[in-house]
Amino acid sequence: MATFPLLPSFLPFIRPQYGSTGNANGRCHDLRHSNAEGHEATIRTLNTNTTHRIMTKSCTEEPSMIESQAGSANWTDKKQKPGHEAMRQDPENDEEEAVHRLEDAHELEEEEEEEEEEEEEEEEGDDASKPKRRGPKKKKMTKARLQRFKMRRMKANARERNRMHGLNDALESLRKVVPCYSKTQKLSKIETLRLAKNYIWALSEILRSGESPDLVSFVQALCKGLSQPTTNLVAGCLQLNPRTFLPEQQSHAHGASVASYASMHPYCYQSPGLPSPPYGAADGAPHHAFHAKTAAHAYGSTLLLPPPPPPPPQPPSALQAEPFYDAALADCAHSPAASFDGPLSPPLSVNGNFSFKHEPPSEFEKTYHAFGGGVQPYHHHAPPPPPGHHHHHHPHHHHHAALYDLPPMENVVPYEGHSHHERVVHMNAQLNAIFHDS
DNA sequence: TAGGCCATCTGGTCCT
DNA sequence: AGGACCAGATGGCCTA
Repeated sequence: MATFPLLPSFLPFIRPQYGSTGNANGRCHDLRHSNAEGHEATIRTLNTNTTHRIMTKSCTEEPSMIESQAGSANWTDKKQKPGHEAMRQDPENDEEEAVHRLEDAHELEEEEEEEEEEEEEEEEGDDASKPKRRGPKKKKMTKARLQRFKMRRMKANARERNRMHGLNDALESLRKVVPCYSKTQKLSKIETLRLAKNYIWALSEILRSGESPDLVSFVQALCKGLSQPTTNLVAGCLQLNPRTFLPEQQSHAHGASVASYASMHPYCYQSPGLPSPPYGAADGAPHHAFHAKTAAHAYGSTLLLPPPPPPPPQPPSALQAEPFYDAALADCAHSPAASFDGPLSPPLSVNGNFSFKHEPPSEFEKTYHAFGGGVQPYHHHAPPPPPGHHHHHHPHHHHHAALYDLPPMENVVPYEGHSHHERVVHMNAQLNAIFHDS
């Protein structure tokens, strides 16, 4: 059985190279978020929603309020901005608008202060003929009060929007550090969280045991609790037929190491009897098969980083496939040219702060261990690349090459002779060295 | 057309 | 008082 040198060296490799449109659930985020049509649609959505709600809700707002509140969805033209950023309201404009409206409201307030008092007096007079109402006096919604209320609501809405945008940004960051990241085929929020949880668990398990699991076990761990489409997606990322790592469909692949399995199954195939999965698998996404061939077959059992593939010709209607380099490397690159917000975690964030507190094994853990028969000692070296293989060091991705094409670690001390703590510290040091290789 | 996913609005609650 | 957080509601988009 081929062994695997160091699990983290293949983890980034499992990032996708597919080019199908839509996300794991069949949606196409980028079509929806990046093009002008989607932008317009979003604007329409927002305005329609807001207007509709205001029109239908039993609130005492005046028609002018309705207009103005619907208008508060003051989307500025963000067609220049790529991606879902285009959907967002410009914070500056938003604030500006809010301030402007606040000023207006303040003026209105001052103008109508007297009017308000008069109205209240009138109210008192009316009450004389009717039974007195108990409890807190319900303030009449004057124009000024209405305006203040509206302003508060608008500001709260803006804050809430920003808050959710921040949340989405964080989620996007998370997408980038879990397997299967693609700008064009995003995991849904819930699936991202699930996959991240599984990923963290799997990695911490690797750290804890100091062993590299076989690919099947690893994928199973990653896909625990994920939807079928996402499972297919992850399988596509890993050039696996989903059938081979579904617990109830265990097959010959059980126990194979990551490397050996990849060499055994250079092509992503689809069993004839298996319904074609909606997304991600070979039948539906030829990119996967292509990728599987180039990655696993051409590079054999070493799972070395293939050279950046030329951009495949795409029909105009199709979304551009997200090249592996663009998706995974450019965003995670240490290259200063890489554009991402803030320092992005390395593909594997190993900072020694993992909690190794062991709870009773969950179903998830049981499954993980159940299929972990083929784990390989952590310190094993990668087998040499196949004859004729030339490792390409792309100039722009020099730093990352080290992530995938690990040099033999001459100074690696076998883990058997170390305590768990020592192993963890040692592993962290190695990983840090790998990730910060320059 | 149903269901999944999403963005947004909204009112309530808690905290500073 | 104002902001953060939350959950419910709503309606659009997309795919099967």
